[in-house]
Amino acid sequence: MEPLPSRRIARARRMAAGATAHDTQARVLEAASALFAERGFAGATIREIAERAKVNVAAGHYHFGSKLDLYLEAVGAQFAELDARLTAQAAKASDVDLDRLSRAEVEALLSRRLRTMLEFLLGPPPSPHGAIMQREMCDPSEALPVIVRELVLPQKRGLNLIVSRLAPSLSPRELDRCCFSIVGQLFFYRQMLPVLPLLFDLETLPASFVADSAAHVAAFALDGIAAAERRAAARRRARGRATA
Amino acid sequence: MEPLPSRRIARARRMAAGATAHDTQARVLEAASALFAERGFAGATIREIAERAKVNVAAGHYHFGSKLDLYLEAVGAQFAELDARLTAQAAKASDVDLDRLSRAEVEALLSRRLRTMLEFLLGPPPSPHGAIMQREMCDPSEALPVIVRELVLPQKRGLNLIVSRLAPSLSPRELDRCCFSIVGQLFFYRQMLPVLPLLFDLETLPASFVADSAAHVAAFALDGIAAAERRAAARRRARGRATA
DNA sequence: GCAGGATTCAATCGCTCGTTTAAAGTGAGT
DNA sequence: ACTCACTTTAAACGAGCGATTGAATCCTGC
Repeated sequence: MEPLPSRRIARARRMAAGATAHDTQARVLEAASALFAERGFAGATIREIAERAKVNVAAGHYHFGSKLDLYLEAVGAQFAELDARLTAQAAKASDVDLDRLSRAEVEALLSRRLRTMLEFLLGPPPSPHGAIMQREMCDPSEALPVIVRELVLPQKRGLNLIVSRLAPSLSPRELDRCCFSIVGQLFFYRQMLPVLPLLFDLETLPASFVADSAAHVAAFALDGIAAAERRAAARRRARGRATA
Repeated sequence: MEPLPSRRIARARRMAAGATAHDTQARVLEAASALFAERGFAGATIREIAERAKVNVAAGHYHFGSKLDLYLEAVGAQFAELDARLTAQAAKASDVDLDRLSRAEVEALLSRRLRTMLEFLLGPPPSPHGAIMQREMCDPSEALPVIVRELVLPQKRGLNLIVSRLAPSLSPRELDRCCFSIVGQLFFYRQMLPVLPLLFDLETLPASFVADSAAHVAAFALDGIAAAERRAAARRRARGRATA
C-alpha cells in the first residue's frame, strides 16, 4: 500500500551495497522479469523467483521490499533496457534528415523499422517485453502509465515522423490513426502468437515468418498511407478551390 | 487434473435439476464470466464469485466441480452467446450473394462488419468477450483452441470471403495476411483501451470514437487490399506473359 | 584481526485460497 | 404424511501464499 517508500529504501540500500549484493539483485530482477512475463503478477510466486535466482526468499524482500515493488522494478528495468535498444537504433535513423531522403528511401526506412519491431515482439525467446506489455494491458499497474509515457509515446513520435514524411497532408489525428493501423498489425502477431499455427493451418511457422509478416505489414501500410495522403491532398485542394 | 469427468457429472446433474437450481447456476456463470474477465483466472476468487452470485461457495463446486471447470464453462458460455450473435448477423450478410454485389456494395458491407466488430470489442460494458480473449492469449487454457476453432476461424472465413471478392487475385496466404491486417487494427484498439486517452492526448474519448475508428480502419484496409490486388494481378499478368 | 554494519539464511507467521464435509433444507411422487 | 433424491448451507481443512524474524555469515574500514 506504500510502495514508494520501501522502494526508495531498497534503492538506498543498493547504493551502499557491495558487488555480491548487486549480483543477487541482478539475478532476482532477471528471474522476476522472466517469471512475471511468463505467468503474470498473480501467477508468479516469489518462492519460484527466488528458486530460479538461487536466492533465499527473504533476500528478495530485503532488496525490493515487497512483491509489488519487485514487479514494478523488474518491469521498469525490462523497459529501460528495451528503451535503450530502441533509441540506440533510432538514433542512427534520426541522424539522417528525413526531408533529404527520397520517398523510396523513407519507405525502406519504415520497412526496416517495422521488421525490427516485429522481431522484437515475436522473439527470439526469452523476449519478455511483449508479454509484460500484453499483461499490463490486461491488468494495468502503476507501471503502465510510465511505460506508455516513456517508451510507447517516444516510439510513436518516431513513427509519426516517418509517416508524416510519406503523407504530409494528413492531420495530426489522421497521422495517429495511421500509426495505430501499422502498430496494430504488428501487435496482432504478438497477441495471436500462441495460435498462429492454428490460424495459418500449419504445424510450425516457417523460419522466414517474421520477415514475411513484416514485409506484408510494410506493403499493406505503405499502400494505406499513400491512399490516405491522396485523399487528404484532394480534400485540401478542394478546400483551396472553395475558399479561392 | 481430471476436469472432464467432473464437468460431465455437473452437466448430468443439471439435466435432472429443477428450476431453482438452474437459476443459481445461471447466476454463478454470469458472476464468474464478469469476474474472470475483470481479474483473470488467477485473480478472481470463487469466494468473490459466490458473493456476487449470492450463492454459497460450496454450491459452485456442487454444480461445476472445480474452479477450472467453472472457468471453462463460463468462457464457453460467453463465447457461445457471442458466436450466436455474430453468426445471426452474418447470416443476413451471407444470404446475399457476394458475387452479385457491386464493388462499392461489398466495400460498404465490409465497413459495416468492421464497425460491428469494433463495437463488440470496445463495449459497451459489460462486454467481457474481448477481455477474456485477451487473457486467453496471455495464459492459454483448454478453452483457447476451442475458441479459435469454433469462433475465430468461422469469423475469419467470413472475412476472407469478403476480401477475396475485393481482391480475387490474392493467394490464400496473402488473403489470410490481409485479414490479419484488418483484424489486427481492430484488436489494437481493444488492447490499448486502458491507455487510449493517453495515446490520443485526450481526457476522454469522444462519443463518435468507435465510429471514427471503424471508418479509418475500413478506409485504410480497403486501400491496402486494393493495392495488394493490383500487385497480385500485375504479377499474374507478368507470369502469364512469361509462360506464353 | 576484529568490530560492526550489510547481507543471507532457515524457520515460521498469519492469511487466503480452493476444496471438502456433513448436516439442513426443499419439493415432487406416492 | 412420508420418502428420497436434489440442492444449499455453515464450518472447517490443508496447502500455498507473501511477509517477517532472529540468528548466522560475509565484507569492509580501522
